[in-house]
Amino acid sequence: MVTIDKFSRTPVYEQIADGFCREVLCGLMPEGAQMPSVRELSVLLATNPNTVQKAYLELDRRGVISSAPGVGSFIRPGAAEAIREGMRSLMREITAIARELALAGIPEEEVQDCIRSAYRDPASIQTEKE
Amino acid sequence: MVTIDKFSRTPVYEQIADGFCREVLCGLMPEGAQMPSVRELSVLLATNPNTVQKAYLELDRRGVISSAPGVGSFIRPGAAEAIREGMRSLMREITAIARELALAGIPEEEVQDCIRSAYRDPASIQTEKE
DNA sequence: CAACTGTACTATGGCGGTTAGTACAGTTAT
DNA sequence: ATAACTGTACTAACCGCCATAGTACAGTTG
Repeated sequence: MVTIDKFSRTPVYEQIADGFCREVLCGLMPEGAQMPSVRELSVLLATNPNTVQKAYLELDRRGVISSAPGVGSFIRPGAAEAIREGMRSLMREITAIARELALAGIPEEEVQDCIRSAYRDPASIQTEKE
Repeated sequence: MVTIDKFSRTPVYEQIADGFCREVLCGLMPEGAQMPSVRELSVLLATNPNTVQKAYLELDRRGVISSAPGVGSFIRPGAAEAIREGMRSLMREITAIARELALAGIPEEEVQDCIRSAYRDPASIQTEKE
């Protein structure tokens, strides 16, 4: 299930969107699967319908879901591909941070180890990108 | 020189603090070097004295500078070491992002290449952690 | 028709960042 | 001592983003 960290600096609506992206990538939400309704999810997450709607809008913008009034919101065909494409920006982030670490004199091997450990144990639950 | 990206999501005062940390690591600001005065820097960066002061407070908190009324602010002995120590949090960031990429099915090799390229070309100027 | 769906809109409150202005205290040079 | 600098503290105001609340409308489904 998608969970919300009330104390995270990343907005709730982004946490929701990111959470569903993760579920799509895991196969928990296959193409064509129906999303919970805006109102329903807002109850489940103990948040506001508007916040959920904003999350869905974000997912739509990312090409992950498409919605229709009266019908519902569904995982788009090719959603996983679209998400993967969006992940490229994360690679740019990683590169930027690595440059900082390089400048700071942190040995490259240590940073590579971070990557290795992340890939060795990708299932572990983390606290979002702080 | 420290530069400000007005459109970045990272606060100006953090950009200033990060910028000086970078200069310390580069050797542009050696131990004992005097920082520009709060008012002077606020003019140079076309920002507010309060914002600069907040940046200096942050640098003090990080153990990078120490200030004295009437005298000025100076790079602390061991500043570079303190900065390097603080960099550990960036490694946690990298690990978290790498986990996302792992989950997304991005090949580990591609991410490792990001790190490698960052270390091969650490001098290139980037736009901060977006 | 009733019950659901997404969507739109306004209003409100809170928080953080920034700007603005003023003021005070300590140091340094003249 | 005076003037000109230094850091520091404080209040007030503004803005933008996020979240909440409530209402309303339109489309679909049973």
